[in-house]
Amino acid sequence: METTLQIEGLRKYNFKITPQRIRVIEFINNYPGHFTAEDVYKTVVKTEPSITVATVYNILKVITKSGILTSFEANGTTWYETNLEPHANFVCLSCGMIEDVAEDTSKISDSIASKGYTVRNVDLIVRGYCDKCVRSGKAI
Amino acid sequence: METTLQIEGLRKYNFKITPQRIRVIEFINNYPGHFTAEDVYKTVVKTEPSITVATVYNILKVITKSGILTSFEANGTTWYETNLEPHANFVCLSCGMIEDVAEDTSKISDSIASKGYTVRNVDLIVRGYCDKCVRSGKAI
DNA sequence: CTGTCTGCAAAGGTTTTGCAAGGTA
DNA sequence: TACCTTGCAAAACCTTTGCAGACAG
Repeated sequence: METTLQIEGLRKYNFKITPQRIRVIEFINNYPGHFTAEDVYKTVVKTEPSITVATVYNILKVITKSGILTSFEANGTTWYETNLEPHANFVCLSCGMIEDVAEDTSKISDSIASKGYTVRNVDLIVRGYCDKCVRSGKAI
Repeated sequence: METTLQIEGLRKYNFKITPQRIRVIEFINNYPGHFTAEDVYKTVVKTEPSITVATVYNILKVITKSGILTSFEANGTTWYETNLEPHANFVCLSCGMIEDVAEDTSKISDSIASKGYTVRNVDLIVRGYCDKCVRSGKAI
């Protein structure tokens, strides 16, 4: 992943490049799936011991605005991901697992924009039961 | 709205019919849009003064399972609604307003189910800026 | 009767706040 | 230098928990 490009993304909004922001962007570039603010904090604090959760929350907000990340809410918390392509997020109602599922949402986005809405992003959250929970009888 | 039918819905799961549950169902039947647990509590406590928020949370979970309501998360809280038809929920990034937008999600549901997922429900959450915020320059 | 539900009070988890000090551009 | 960002600590929210007593079926 191109850290430099992402840092440029911050500059567009006049967001300053701080060591903390760089550490968070590095975390993001190395993280494959869905993560929370706490996940970021736990990792970044190892190399940047003075960082606080408040700063992590701040940074995640800023870089989401810069278009580096996208976010959605599920299971009582905000999840971030780097997959900016239109897709669905499947959330297991039993174990809480979240995974990407291919599904083109661009038509939905266009359709809603054509009704006069200013659309910034489309979250398609599909809730149900994952294979593992279905097979172990945890799907109710 | 047919309160009696909804009460029957509870029985299917062997959920008991309590005065508190009836009051909450009555609230739901009179409420047109999207509401939170706190909205329910504030209203129901007027006619059922001993009810607590814990009970309201419990009841909302139970009746959502009974299929009377559907829910999704946005703006840091859980929103409930009685509109069980597939549709999108538009959330304004500036003022937080939430409104239904017609959009058929049943094909998405089928598409994801055909990939082997056990789908229970599809939340289509579209985030952007509402007319009012666009016109007043609050869309960033 | 029996298992479920409620009220209560406390705790848990997530996110935000205000302010002074520090750092970036 | 001027403004933005951070660290800190506390508070604000939202939701869940455990338990004893009450109640529906």
